[in-house]
Amino acid sequence: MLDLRFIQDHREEVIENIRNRQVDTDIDRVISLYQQRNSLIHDIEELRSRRNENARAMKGKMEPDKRNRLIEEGKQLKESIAEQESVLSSIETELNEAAYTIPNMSHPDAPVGSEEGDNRELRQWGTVPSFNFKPLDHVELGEKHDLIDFDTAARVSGAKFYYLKNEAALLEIALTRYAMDVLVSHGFTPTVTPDIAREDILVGIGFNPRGEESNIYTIEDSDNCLIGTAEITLGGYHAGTMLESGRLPIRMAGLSHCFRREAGAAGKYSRGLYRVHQFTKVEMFVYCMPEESARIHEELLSIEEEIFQGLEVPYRVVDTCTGDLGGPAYRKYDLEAWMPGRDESGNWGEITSTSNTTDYQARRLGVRYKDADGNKGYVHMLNGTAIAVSRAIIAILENFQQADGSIRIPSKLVPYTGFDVIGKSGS
RNA sequence: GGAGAGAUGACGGAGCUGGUCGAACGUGCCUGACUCGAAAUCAGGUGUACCCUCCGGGGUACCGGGGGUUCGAAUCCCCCUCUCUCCGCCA
Repeated sequence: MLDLRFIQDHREEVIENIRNRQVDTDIDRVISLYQQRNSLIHDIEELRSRRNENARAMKGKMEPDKRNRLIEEGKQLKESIAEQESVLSSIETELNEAAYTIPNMSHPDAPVGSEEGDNRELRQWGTVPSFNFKPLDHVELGEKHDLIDFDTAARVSGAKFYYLKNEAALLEIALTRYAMDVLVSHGFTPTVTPDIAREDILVGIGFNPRGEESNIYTIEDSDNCLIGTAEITLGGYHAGTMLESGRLPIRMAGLSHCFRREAGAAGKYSRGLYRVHQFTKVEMFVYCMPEESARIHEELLSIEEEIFQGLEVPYRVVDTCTGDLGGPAYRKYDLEAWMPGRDESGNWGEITSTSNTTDYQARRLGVRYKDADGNKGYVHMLNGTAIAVSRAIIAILENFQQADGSIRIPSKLVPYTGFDVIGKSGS
């Protein structure tokens, strides 16, 4: 969430940002609730001060008359405090909910726009393959080589689940280990995170665990959710703590499963592995000092590029427009891989995403820093995808299919897979 | 899953027959004295957040979290979470 005083003092800027982000929210209500809250707190503190004074006055021995008078006064104070407190608590609930709908501010260079077409392409890498045969999409390739089984998964688990089999199963393991090795070489701490997190952590990160439009599975009779990304468990790792600035930046590489409800997400781009209920992902997460976050954001992007260059997958880099940023991101870059099976003759499809959330998540999660001079503030938090396995598999299968129907494995990955081709010699 | 014990400041650890408790004592840390310097010793200081301020200071909250009892709660009651020990089960 944004700092409430910032919202109050920078009303015009926040309003413009909300407009750029295509969010429908009432900032004046937030400001008014904030001011009501502050004045109530002031009144309550004054009443409490009088209550404490009253209690102190009653410590020693005294005549029953005087004592009874003080007790009477104390009772009245207690009553009015309770009254005011209940008003305060309902105002704070409203304020919290209202403030939550205000998105982070946006980087001045982020393209202003409302839909995917307004995203700005920064550059392309690699060569989009041209085939002298009719390329198959990953669903067909998966079936042909007995790699992916959607039908059985549908019976056992439901739609949009899948079994990875044979080389595809090994490919998942190879991809995660490959990504981990790259991250370790960049100073990240390899981490396997829980796949479940508490609701308040989800909310702190900026996810909405409840409601119709939620993409999150919640666990019945608990305040637990299946995580949609390790961003949740990595960002929650230091929730409610004060980090010495000397320890920053903290870089974590988290391996987890990701679960997404994807309710109502059917459509042409939901075929196959592209949009599924469960997938495996290696996520980068960084806690840093505010002045470092812009630089580290570029660093995360370059690591994502390194990973996909190593995989020889052609991609383009996109600077996400304001309307597509989501609540917490100040700026967001996506890598879109070339997917030959997409649309009639191939198209770009998102494979990674890296966000600088500045202090937006840190404020609600209570992650602060203290520097050598004792100055304190909220850390900046960043996240980025190293490998989302299901989508990486799409890119590999579709880009590296060959005229004989086999699929080449990029050489950097071969040490991890143990094979350099899928489906050679008519298998 | 069953039985029990516990959660206090940077750490250890009192308090827990309700008021003198933001909290003893010890360690650590900071400042000063002693010293050529250090160690040891001695003296003083040392939490966080928010609010007000005539900038001297003043107020409120915080003893795992939430609720209750009371004029007054770290202290009493209830619920939750977590940790530890024992038993059961299991990878």
